[in-house]
Amino acid sequence: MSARRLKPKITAPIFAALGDETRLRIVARLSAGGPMSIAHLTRDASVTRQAVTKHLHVLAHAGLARSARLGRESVWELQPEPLDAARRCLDGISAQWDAVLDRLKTFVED
Amino acid sequence: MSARRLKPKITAPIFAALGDETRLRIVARLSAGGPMSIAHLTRDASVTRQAVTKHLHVLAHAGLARSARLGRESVWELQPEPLDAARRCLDGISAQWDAVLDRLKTFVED
DNA sequence: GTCATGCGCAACTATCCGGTTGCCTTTTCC
DNA sequence: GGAAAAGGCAACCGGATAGTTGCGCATGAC
Repeated sequence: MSARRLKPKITAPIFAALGDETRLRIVARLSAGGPMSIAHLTRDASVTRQAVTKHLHVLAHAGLARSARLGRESVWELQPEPLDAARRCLDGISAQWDAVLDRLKTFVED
Repeated sequence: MSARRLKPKITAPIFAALGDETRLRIVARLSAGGPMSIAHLTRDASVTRQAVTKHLHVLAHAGLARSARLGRESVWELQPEPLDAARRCLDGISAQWDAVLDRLKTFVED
């Protein structure tokens, strides 16, 4: 099992996008409430609307979110594929680590 | 199902630690090869030993890795709990998002 | 004893990043 | 038509961060 299957170059930007507290809160709100506008996201966000906008663009650049203009507001929704990629990456790491622990254990018992 | 269960304040630093390509490579190597020294990690790391050391300390600060001095070398190993926390966070987001999609679908069909 | 290896510490640099303020355009509502 | 709401664009700031180089200290090999 090669570490190449984890594709760090692809998944690292996804983790980086999730690695900010404000941004992770936005992702959580979008996942819980469904698609919503920037103003609605800003309502209880503790930061400015422009900050929220920047975070949304970061998420979009990582493929995690997507926007559509609807009248005068822009509605943002989550994109599930990158989330799945991140999950697969973590699963791979855990699996490899478990395998290593097993090997070490049997080696010691040997 | 509340978004509070995702605990962004706790999990965001973990994602941030995984959000650097060099660091994610280190995690992948540790998970695939088991505990190893800094020099061994540096061998094919494309950056300096000091850079690797800094990254390891970042991982340690996020609870993802742990070191033990063994003679003149310091051996680093992965810590699985934060990885599991990150996985649970992603699972929660995906589950919430799926639930929202279901609600929207039945709403449209209604 | 001596030399190479492994590592930590400190200083320095360049860049990125999160957040703000200010201003302007578009759309809705009355 | 005019006020207000939603949002884009740009400039700016302070702090974090990824990386380097240089040096000194222990430990293991011979």
